[in-house]
Amino acid sequence: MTDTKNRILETSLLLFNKEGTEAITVRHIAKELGISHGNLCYHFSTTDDLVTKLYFNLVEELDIQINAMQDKASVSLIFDSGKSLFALLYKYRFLMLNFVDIMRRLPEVRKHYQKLQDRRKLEFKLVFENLVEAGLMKPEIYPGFYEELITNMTMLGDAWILHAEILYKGKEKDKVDYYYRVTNSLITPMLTEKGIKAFISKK
Amino acid sequence: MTDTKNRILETSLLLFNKEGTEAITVRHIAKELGISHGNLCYHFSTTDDLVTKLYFNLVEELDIQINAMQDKASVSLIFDSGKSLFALLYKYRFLMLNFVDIMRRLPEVRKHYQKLQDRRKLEFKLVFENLVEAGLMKPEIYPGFYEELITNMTMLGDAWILHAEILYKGKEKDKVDYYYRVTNSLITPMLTEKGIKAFISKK
DNA sequence: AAACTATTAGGACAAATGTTCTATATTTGT
DNA sequence: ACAAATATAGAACATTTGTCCTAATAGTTT
Repeated sequence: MTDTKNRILETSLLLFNKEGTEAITVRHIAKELGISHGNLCYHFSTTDDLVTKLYFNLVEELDIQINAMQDKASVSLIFDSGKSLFALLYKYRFLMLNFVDIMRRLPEVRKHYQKLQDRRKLEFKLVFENLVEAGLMKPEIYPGFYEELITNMTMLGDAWILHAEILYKGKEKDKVDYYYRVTNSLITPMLTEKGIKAFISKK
Repeated sequence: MTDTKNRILETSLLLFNKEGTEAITVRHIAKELGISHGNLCYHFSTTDDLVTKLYFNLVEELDIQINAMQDKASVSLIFDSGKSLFALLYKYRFLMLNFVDIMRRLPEVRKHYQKLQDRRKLEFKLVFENLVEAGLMKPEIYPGFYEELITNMTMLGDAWILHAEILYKGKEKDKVDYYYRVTNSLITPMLTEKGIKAFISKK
């Protein structure tokens, strides 16, 4: 990967996050970088190419972090790792801010994302089962409850970024932590005494 | 309001929901309606005007439904009314599907939405306090827990529409009910025995 | 050094879009 | 019935955008 390619991707990420994919064209990015739009199109012919590339960059970074997580596998470290996943999503927040437009325009990205979410759901299910067995989480209130909880968590896992963009009132530097704490409160009612101690100790 | 104005709004809603505000222009809407784009611009000069008008139409319809709710105020009827609020949001789903773009482009809409959410939060707080007093909900697990739960609920109140657009796998006719049920499971762990009976009887 | 490849700048052009305008047609009030 | 307001069609124009093309430059290989 040449230096120019990387600089294009960096600047694209910056501009997409700030103004959204719909507002940014190859000419904007080229101007911001101080290169010709012809040159930019030589590397990435459309903004869709850039979006796709950035999406798969995120996926790659996510994979690295998640693999690092699985080595640890202790409750306390799940908490910290979750926070860094949130930070990573925030780094690529334009993907969520323009979520539907991107998914509608780019079938390749959409299909990958759909599969990713299916996998995420299964992983969550396993984690929850383990936590229940370990006596850290209570059993389901009714059959299918944890399935629903997981759906809510995956929805919130993306939605907090939209909320943060339009409604967040605190300081920028506290943003990611704030939403991580808030969305985590989804699980709190389902923790046992033992579970509360194991998690809360980390906060 | 003339008939043409209404027909324009209807068709705009249809097209916005189907293809998103970014993809639709005044010319598309005019063509779909079989009128000239010049005529359409006579009534609404830009698509932003249409989006703004449709947003405030939603707000108006929401107000009517919420006022109707407050007359009743029983637990069982809150449940049904909530479902029709979900259906109403779904009717205007493009507002959520293109949420960030719209909020960034239209300061008038953004400011109104921000105030609306603040109000929604306060109302939820009151409802929860009443439910705790009535012995239907448990007291907070820790100070600020219900505040966090409410934030999660307001996030999900909008986010389910995005999820539904990209990841929902069931039948179209069950969609709204499905998400209403799933997002409601956020409250279930915090209901008392009495509360469960009061709510579940309605499902 | 010469030939070749990769990179860069910038022009050209068609298509789409927002916006404004002009000229008819239609409706309404009196 | 007729004047005034309202509604409609369609042309016109500047901008923006994607896309393609050409020519020049830098870098690499042999």
